[in-house]
Amino acid sequence: MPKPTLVDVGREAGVSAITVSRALRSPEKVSEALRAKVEIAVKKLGYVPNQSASTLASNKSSSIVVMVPSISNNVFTDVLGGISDALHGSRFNMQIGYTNYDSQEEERILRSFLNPTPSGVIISGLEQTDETRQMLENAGVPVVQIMDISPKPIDMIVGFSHDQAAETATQHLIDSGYKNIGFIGAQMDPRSLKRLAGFKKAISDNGELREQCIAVTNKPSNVRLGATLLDKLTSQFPECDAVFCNNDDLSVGVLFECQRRGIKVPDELGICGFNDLGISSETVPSITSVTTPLREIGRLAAAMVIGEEGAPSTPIVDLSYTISARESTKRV
Amino acid sequence: MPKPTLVDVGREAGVSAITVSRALRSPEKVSEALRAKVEIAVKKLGYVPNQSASTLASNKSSSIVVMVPSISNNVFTDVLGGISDALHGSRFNMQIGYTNYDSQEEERILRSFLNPTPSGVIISGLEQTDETRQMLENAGVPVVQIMDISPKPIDMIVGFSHDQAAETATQHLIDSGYKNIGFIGAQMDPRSLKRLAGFKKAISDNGELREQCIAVTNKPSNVRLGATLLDKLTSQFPECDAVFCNNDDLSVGVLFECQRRGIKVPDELGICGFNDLGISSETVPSITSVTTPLREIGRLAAAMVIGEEGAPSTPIVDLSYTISARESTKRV
DNA sequence: GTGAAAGCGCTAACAA
DNA sequence: TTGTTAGCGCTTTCAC
Repeated sequence: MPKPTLVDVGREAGVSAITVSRALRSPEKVSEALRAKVEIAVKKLGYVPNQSASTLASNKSSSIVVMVPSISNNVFTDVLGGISDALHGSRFNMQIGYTNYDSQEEERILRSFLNPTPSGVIISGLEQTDETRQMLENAGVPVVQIMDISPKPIDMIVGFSHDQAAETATQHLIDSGYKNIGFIGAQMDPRSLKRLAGFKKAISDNGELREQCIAVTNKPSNVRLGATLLDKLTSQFPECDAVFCNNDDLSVGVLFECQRRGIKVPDELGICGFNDLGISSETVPSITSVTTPLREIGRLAAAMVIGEEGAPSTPIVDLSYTISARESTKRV
Repeated sequence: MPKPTLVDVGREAGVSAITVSRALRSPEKVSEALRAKVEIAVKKLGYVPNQSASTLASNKSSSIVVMVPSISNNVFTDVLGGISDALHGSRFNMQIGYTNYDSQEEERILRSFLNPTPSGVIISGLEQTDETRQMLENAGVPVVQIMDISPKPIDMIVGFSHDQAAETATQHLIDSGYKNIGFIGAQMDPRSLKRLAGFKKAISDNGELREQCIAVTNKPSNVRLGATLLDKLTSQFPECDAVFCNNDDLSVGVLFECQRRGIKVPDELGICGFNDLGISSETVPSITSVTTPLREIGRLAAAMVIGEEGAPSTPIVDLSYTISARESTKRV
């Protein structure tokens, strides 16, 4: 028995194929009676729409395009998990593009993903090229930027302020009694630079900012790099008594390096990480981190882009963050 | 200017549309001269094939379907990364299905992914339902099972032996002088059960296996669970002097719990993990683990499924594993 | 609110 | 080896 088509469903329901199509994708354009008949016929025949035919005829696909910098960074697997959750059971599927933190690559990939026109685009960060923004506007699809926040999104945006988060975290270190606070960062993408700016602001507001308190690299982040950067930091800034790390890989690496070198945490060195990826709360001592709503960002972005009920009514959603204060900054 | 179609390219090259189609997808069926002409015309017009039309006409898509148990488990993000690498630049794209460690769910998802017929299927493990195996055979697509090894794959297979890996790791603990070795496991899927079997074999071969040396749960693995299971293990098996952990989340969690309780690693307790996910080598002390070729499994599976040059010529590829011996099992 | 006709761009099957 | 013909299943457009 071949797969039933719209024509088969129409025959079963006593209507034409096009009416079935309408009943399925824009029920409000069809009378109540017909809708019911069609629904029964669909169930009876086990009809499943053919996406290719639909896409070919309309030049619109049912994909939600998701552009993220990296597959291996747990930050984005969390976000993707949230999107996946929200799309589950809907008629949309997700198509993922990995930009490797490169706007040009992002533009290239997106160009290829924009044909046929997807049902929506979720894209990380604010730093799209002019070309990319133009393509997105021309495509006329809903676009949700994620991870960051801005008063002037391309279309919609959901995220939080990295400057503020870093500033609050740094202030937490200051409030905990640390006097000489350093910054450790890897993969210095625009959001990382904002965290650095927030750090600098908090330090400047409470005294003098010295350049030697910053140790950063553009390499991808990992645990070992935390150790390496701590070495760098303590040699250029020996009086350092606390570090704010760009992310949790680094903060964990810093803690391990302290254990190796016999540096007492939190007494001799306070540590604060970023994103709170799950291990920070388990280490000994546990590490203070900035808890960010990664999964929720994904979920909301998906809801906004498909215009689901329950989606926020405003195009700008600032989800904020919380400081999870733990042992690594609890000076006695 | 509208997007060029096969007809446009054909006109430019002075041939028919179908010839262009053939020149593009099976060059060997077309004369050398024509192929060159077509190639020039394609470049000149910037022709890009329309996937939907192709899929609709042939009922075959250019997707490689990848079925994995979980999005959040780093084991699978590594594998996916390998597949993504291998597919990059080819004409194939990947379509990912998350089964949540459930064969019925796997069957359900796969059924929906098999229409239109994909170009290939990569599927985790050996434990497909009969229905699933049947569907896969009927579909007539190349199938590569991954993560495990078996003499009788559905079609092709690339992985390693979990029993042997666990047996070797346990033997390493025995050789390191540990006498009372326990097993800690979470997410006891079939591969985990094989690791447990390998553990039991090594223990039995060297003395007597006692049931109380095993502490497992079916909950998803995480760092905290390592601590919880260590508690369970040491209360039911107080003489325990080493643990083999199902995976690295748990082994890290065990180490942290030892630090909390003042248990000296490796002297009072030896620890060995599984998969070597990157943090094991960084902890203090560093943790011995079984290094498994996750990325390589992904790369090879993709190469095999698309029949790429450079793919192994045999349908069964055992990639093996290595024991990365570190401080956590180096008893003085 | 509903339907008929005309493709979307490609490939299978057959013909030359 | 190359071309012709006839759809794939759906949506668009336009008519009623």
